[in-house]
Amino acid sequence: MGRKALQRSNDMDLSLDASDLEDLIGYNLKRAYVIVQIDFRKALGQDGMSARVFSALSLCIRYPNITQSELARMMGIERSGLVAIVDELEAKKHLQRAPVPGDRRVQALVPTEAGRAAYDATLKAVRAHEDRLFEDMSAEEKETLLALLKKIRNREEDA
Amino acid sequence: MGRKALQRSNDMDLSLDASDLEDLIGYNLKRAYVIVQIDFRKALGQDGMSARVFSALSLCIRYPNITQSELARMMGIERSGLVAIVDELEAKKHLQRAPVPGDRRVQALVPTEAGRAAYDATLKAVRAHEDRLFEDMSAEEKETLLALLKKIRNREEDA
DNA sequence: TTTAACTGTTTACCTGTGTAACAAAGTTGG
DNA sequence: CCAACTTTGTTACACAGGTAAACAGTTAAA
Repeated sequence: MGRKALQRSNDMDLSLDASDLEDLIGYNLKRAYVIVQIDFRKALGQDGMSARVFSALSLCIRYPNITQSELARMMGIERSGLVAIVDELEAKKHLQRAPVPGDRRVQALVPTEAGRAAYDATLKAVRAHEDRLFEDMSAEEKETLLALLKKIRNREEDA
Repeated sequence: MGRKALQRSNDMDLSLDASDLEDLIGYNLKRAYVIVQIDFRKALGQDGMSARVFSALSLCIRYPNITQSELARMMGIERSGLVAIVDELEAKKHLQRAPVPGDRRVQALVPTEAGRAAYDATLKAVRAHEDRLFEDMSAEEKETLLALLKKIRNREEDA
């Protein structure tokens, strides 16, 4: 270490480093999110899927023939933002924009076999990444965390 | 509502909408983070501080005379990224870059009185925003959530 | 003294997002 | 049937937040 670790000046109070930020859920949520997101990228490697592409592919497989508008709504982003994501997945032959008989505006998103295979492999890698990153948390702790995060997510409906 | 809610085709399995994503901590973390971040902005208004500026100011007040490198390290961002943040705070007269006697490279960040006042007001607004957004969580739940998020944050040290 | 390291800064870039406009297609009310 | 509205996918653009690389000035180490 190069310098004085912190140089907190004379008026260092005794409250053991407590910053206001440390008590804020939003601050801790962001810091935790950044750590997980960086590890996700590192785990999936240089040419792995981004988290959002992975999510999109996952939902396309879970709900085949979903439309882009529906998918965007599910992912909580704008339709316009989805275009690039679907473009990327289509370019990699992971899915296909297929015309829908009844409605010529929409294009159903149908995953290819290669898409399903790529998804399975990626899901495995993602689960390994989470298992490793959260190895110091018990199964119960992870369950609790998931439940609490979902509780926050429930606030989305009421705009 | 306009259309079929979801158009999940014939092969709708009975697992009650469970998507792989819903079990992933990373996915839930991101969705929750986005909700909180949007509410933060809305709560602080058009010309309120961004979260990162608020964090920077908070740490400058908690650790007066901190340097930019130290602050960047604390915030988990690069030095270069901090320049704009400090520029903004200095432009608003919330803090000052002050020369340090022993080392002509560094500039100590010292909050002004106006900066402290603005911070107090903003902190109050931020706490109100969190109280309202998390009103359906008990104090114990919030404590648990904070503890679990900090547990994730602890993984940052080991790069 | 030469070499290495650190600080703040600029610049260029990338990712993920939103907003606004648009044409094409569908829907609805008279 | 027609006019008015709505929806879909798409583009163009802007912006926030962040990284990486280079730089000059300064300090520390060999």
